[in-house]
Amino acid sequence: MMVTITDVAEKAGVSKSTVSQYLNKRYEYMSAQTRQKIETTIAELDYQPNILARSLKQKRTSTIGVIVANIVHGFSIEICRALEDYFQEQSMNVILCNSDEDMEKEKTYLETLQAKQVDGIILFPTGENKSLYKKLVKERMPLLFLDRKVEGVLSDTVVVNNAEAVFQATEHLAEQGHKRIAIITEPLTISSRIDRMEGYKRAVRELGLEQRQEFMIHCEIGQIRSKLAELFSGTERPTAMIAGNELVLMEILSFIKNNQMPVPEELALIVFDNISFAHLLTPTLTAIAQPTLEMGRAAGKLLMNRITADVPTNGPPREQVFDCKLIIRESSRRSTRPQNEFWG
Amino acid sequence: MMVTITDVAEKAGVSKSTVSQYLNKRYEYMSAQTRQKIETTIAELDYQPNILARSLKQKRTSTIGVIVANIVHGFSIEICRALEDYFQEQSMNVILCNSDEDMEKEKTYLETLQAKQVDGIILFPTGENKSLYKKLVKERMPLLFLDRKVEGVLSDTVVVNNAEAVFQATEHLAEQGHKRIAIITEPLTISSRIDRMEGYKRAVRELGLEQRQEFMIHCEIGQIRSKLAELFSGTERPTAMIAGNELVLMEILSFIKNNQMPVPEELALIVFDNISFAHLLTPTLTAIAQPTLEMGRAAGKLLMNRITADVPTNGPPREQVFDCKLIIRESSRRSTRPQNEFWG
DNA sequence: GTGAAAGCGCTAACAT
DNA sequence: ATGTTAGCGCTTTCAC
Repeated sequence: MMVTITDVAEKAGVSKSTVSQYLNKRYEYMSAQTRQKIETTIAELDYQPNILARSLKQKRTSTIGVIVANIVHGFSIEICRALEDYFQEQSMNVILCNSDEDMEKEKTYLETLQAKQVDGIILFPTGENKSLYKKLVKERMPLLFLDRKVEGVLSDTVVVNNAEAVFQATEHLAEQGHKRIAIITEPLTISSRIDRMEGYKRAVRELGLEQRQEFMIHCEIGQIRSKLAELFSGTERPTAMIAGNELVLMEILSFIKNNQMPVPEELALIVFDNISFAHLLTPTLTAIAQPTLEMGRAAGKLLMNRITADVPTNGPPREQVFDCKLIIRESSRRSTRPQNEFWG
Repeated sequence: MMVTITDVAEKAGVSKSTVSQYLNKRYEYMSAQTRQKIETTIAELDYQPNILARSLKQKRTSTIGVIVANIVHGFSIEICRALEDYFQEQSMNVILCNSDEDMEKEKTYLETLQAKQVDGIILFPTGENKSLYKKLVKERMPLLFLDRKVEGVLSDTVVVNNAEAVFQATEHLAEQGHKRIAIITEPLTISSRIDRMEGYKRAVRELGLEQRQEFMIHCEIGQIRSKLAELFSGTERPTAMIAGNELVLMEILSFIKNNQMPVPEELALIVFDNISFAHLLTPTLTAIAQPTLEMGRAAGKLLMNRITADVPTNGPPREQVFDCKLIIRESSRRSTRPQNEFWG
């Protein structure tokens, strides 16, 4: 059935230890002759070492766990792809998990990953399992938070400057003459959403924009349509809007389409996140792009530092903050829009 | 450091085997008293079994490998999500790999996954490592092909009826009065692309459409633009077009936008794949939707059958074929288009 | 240079 | 009902 190191040793007429040395490329401990002998025997038997057994002994699995909120979102995917690329280069594999922002699922995954002895974990934290995060850190599990910060947990973190990015987006809208700007996000349960809202608030304050409670919407995706209907039924309508992420955008676009609102004439629009089709919409869509590939790589590197102990596992937490890039397209420009009434 | 089953046994004053029985919920082999004792001891010590050690012994890792072409594509993501959901229910974890259609990467991943003793593998095959696929099957590794068939490998397969789906799409275009229909796919290296092209050819034949070599484009993504330029520079232009997948679509949309071609008046368009924003484009986009969630679940189930040996590992291969659904929207309709020159 | 032996943490007969 | 024992396949001292 399965061919083991013992089979190789016997057939090559050497001991298990020598074969093991060979496998670990410690050729200095053997004659060129035995080395040759082992090599051919391995080929003949088509032997492949059992990594499980090795891992048990070495206490390293060359596997890391990645827990995202929901991989179906563009941002998560790009991050996952970057992480997978990076870890492949490092000869590490990635176990992928979707928490769906559910603290129970997150807990189960974290515990399973630990039990499976992964070498490290990258997490889009729900923020609701703080004591578990702390426990993991205490037990020296390399742990890195992505996209969101969690107060009080001494763990590495990679985030973007959410507040600043939204501030700039709002400022851009203000420069286009808008005074009545709305923002919509999912519930303010995680740091990135809170920070985006804060960036908006600061912009409203500092740029002297119209300050209204109704312009700050934070609710579940399913409620967005009705909130929008309400917002636009009144007389105090916003003239511009920021979508807090891709999901929120989809709802807003539906609303706009259903109500035939001219963009940007009646409503200017900016979305937070790299939307793959932003440049194909009519009008094209202004977006706040997160540097997902760089973030993924950075996260991978920080985690690897801890795993290889280049940076002590119990060292102080490191936080890496990336800047976003505002990609200005037609949906936020005051300028007259082109004559195209079709894609083009 | 790490707390083991031995620690629990000692502290609880029982033997390792009893603790092991407890862990495996074989409570009939112990008194309520010892059971209680073990339970509290485990809690006190915050003991967690080392799954690695268990796996080594049991020869099951509760982990499966999924190798997709590129997770960044909508189709792959949805499949991955469905797979992850299904396997979570089965208490299995998923190692995710991106092959980028590169046979070397695919080979490395397949070998690593086998060495890591995964319980099964789901693969979007490049088709170029046939002997390796065969070897895996021979060595009783549960292996399932997704999205593409591979001739001559006795392995379970989940695909859609690509030919039929494209036939129907072409037929729909013909019904709208089109005689000159083009199709663009990536290179015809995998079965799904070949089958889509075949469906087109059959439709052209059977429905008496104009048969021209220039209308059947299959090339790398990077070449699509120039191919399109060529196609539309001539006098024999198509009046309708089918995009072989999401990536192809993006190129076509760019071309259409750059050249301000009215859709569907000058060019009707249908895309193969569930495009998340199809209903938000102007005009809305007709699409051939694959039942990704069902496919993912089906694939998961077929693989689990083999893993649990409900179906013998050496049994005959099973092929599950799903039907696609043509979702007709504005981009393929002859009817006069609505007056909207914005999203709406 | 090479091999013997111990052990990673767990499970699973087999005794008792 | 509980304990003893023998591994799973590999790595790693430590002798020779």
